[in-house]
Amino acid sequence: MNTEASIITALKQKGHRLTQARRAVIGFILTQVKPFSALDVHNALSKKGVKTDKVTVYRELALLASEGFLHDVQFDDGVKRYELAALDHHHHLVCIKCKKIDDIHMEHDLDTIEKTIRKQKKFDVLRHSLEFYGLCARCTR
Amino acid sequence: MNTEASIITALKQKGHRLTQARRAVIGFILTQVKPFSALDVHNALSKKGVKTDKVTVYRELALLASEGFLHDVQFDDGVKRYELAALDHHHHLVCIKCKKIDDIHMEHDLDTIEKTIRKQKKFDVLRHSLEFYGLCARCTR
DNA sequence: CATTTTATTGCAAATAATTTGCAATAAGTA
DNA sequence: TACTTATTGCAAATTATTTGCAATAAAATG
Repeated sequence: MNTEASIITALKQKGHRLTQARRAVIGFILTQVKPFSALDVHNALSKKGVKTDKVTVYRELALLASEGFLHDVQFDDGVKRYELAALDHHHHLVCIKCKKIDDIHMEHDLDTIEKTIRKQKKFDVLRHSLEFYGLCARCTR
Repeated sequence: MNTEASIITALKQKGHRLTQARRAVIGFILTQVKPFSALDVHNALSKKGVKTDKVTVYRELALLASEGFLHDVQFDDGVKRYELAALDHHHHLVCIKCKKIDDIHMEHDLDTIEKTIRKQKKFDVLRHSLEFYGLCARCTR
């Protein structure tokens, strides 16, 4: 499990510095359990009174992703989103109406499928993305 | 199975006209078995000597999708792509190196999963997207 | 603690994909 | 053939994201 301290330590070992913006971004993302975009982060920080440029947030998230603390998540709106890498591997239920995101776990099924793909297709699966789009319980009513 | 004629007939019944651009786009997409973007289509038409504006292609694909002849496909590069709706339902193997797209079929597994989601989460799954990212046989070597 | 090094920031500007406004055009109809 | 209006093309606007670069501020060094 990643803490603010452990992430900062890891970054420092790679020669990265602990800046105001970086601390703010790391602090924020650690509270998130749902995917977020750079603009989401920037808005959240703005509301908290933390002033940083959008560009800084974009760069910060890219760094955190490249260092393995964040994973990419892509829904069908073309916006780049991230999610804490420390979260359990899971997939998403995306409500097309209220945009709410729920998670769903199902390691087993996909592991089996990936093995099949490796064998039958000689395709080396490194990761996958699986999203279900539909209506959440509330929006169905 | 959709033919150029059947699509055109269906569109006409909705009050849409058969234009040069429309015929060209429909003709092209019917030959495609892999996902394509608006710019892909525009390039292909340009090479064939069919002159149309990119905007026209964007609008045409949006129309064809809204009329159900195309489905959205989203990879993790943020580009909007489409695929013939008439193709068998399948998923994609995306080589992160050479960008080649291969298909994989596995209705059964996901049907089961969707049923579970409906029951356990009360989430009405309308569609899903599943992509595997990795290295294709050629790029592994 | 002052000084130096350089990672990082912020701003402006560039990209890139896509969308929108609108007048000109052309497909289908009377 | 004339008319109605869906469609086109061009310019311009949008949106998300990236890049260049000089100014700034962490961290290291003396």
